[in-house]
Amino acid sequence: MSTSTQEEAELDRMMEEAAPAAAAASRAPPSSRYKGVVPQPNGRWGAQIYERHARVWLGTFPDEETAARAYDVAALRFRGRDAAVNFPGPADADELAFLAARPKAEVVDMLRKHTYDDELRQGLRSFAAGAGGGGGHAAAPVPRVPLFEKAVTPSDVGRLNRLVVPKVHAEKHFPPLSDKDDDAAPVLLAFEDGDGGKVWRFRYSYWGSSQSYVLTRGWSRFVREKGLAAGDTVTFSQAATATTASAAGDISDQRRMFIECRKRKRTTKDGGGGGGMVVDDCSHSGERVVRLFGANIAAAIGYYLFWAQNIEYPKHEKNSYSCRLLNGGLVKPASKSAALVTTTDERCGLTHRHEQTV
DNA sequence: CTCTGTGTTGAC
DNA sequence: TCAACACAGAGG
Repeated sequence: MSTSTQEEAELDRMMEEAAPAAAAASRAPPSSRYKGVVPQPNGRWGAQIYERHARVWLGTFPDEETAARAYDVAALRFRGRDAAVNFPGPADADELAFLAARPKAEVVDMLRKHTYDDELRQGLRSFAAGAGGGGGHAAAPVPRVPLFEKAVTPSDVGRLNRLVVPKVHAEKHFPPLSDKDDDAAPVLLAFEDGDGGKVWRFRYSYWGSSQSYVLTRGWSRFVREKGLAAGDTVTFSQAATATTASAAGDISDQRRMFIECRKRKRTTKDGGGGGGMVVDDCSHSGERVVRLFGANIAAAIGYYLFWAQNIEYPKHEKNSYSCRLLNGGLVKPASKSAALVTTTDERCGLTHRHEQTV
C-alpha cells in the first residue's frame, strides 16, 4: 500500500463523514429506508399507509423492521397480493385469506395493538380445524357460558380509563398475572363483541397501589363507543367449547372471550334530549346483527362505518355509509368527526336531527 | 408525566 | 401518494 493512496482514502473518508456527522449531531432521527415507516421523536418507529387521500395510522414499533412488517401486512390487506411491500417474498395464500376475511379496520387494530402475529396463528389454526365444507366465516353463534358481570361504577366510566375487575372474578377467569409485569410484555386480552363481531382489546394488569385488577388500555374507547354510563352492566362470557383444542396440544389456547354491555333499566321519564331512547338496529343481512343503545353508540358506529369503508352493508345501502335503525332512524357520517343521527318518534311523528360529535 | 398519532404541508 | 415536522391531547 502506498502512503499517498492511504492519505487520499483518509481524506475522502473525512470529507464524506463531515456532512453526515453534522446531521447525526441533531437529534432528528433519520428517515427510514422502509416504505410506510416514519421516525418517532423518541427513537421508535411509526407505520402508516395511505388510502383515498387519508392516512391510516398503523401504530408505533420499537424498530424499523417491525414497523415495515406492519406496513406490509396493511398493504396486503388494502391493496392485495401485488402490493409493493418492504419484504418481498412468495405471498402466503393462507395469510392472504386470513386478511381478506376480516375488515380493514380490524387488521389495523391488530397491528396497532401488536397482536397480529398471535391472531394470525390462532386464525389459521381454527381455519384448519374447521376445514372441509368451508362456508362462511364468523357469524355462527358460538355457545358460551357467562363468567361474571359487573355494574360499572362512576369511576369505571370516568376519566381513569380503567375498569376494576372484582378480584375473585379476575383470579378465577382471567389469565394469571406475574406480579411484576411492569417490564414484561403487557397482557392483552381480546374480547369479541357479543353482537357485532368486533374485537375489543384491553390491557389487563394489577395495580399494586389500589390492590386491584384492572382493564386499562382500550377501555375508555369501549366506554365511549358503547355510551356506557354508571349503573350499566358489562358481562363477560367465554366460548363453551374450546375449538377442538388439546387435540393439537396447544398450550396457549385461550378460549374465546366475549364482552357485552347492558344499559341500566331506565324509568319512563327521560333526562331530556331523548338521551334515554333505546334503539335496536338489526341488520339481518344474513349474519351480522348490530345493536345500538342510543345516539352516542349510533354516532360512534356511523363514524366507524365511515372510517372502515369496507364493511359490508345490506345491498340497498351499498353506496351510502349509513346505518339504518329499527325505529326508522338513520345514522350517517357528517364529517370525519361527527355523525348525523336522524330519528323519528313514532308517537308524535316528530323527526329529530342531531349531529353527534365522536 | 410520557409519547402516540393527528394536523398539516410540500415533495414526488 | 407519500414522508417531515410540530405538538395537542390520549393514555398510564
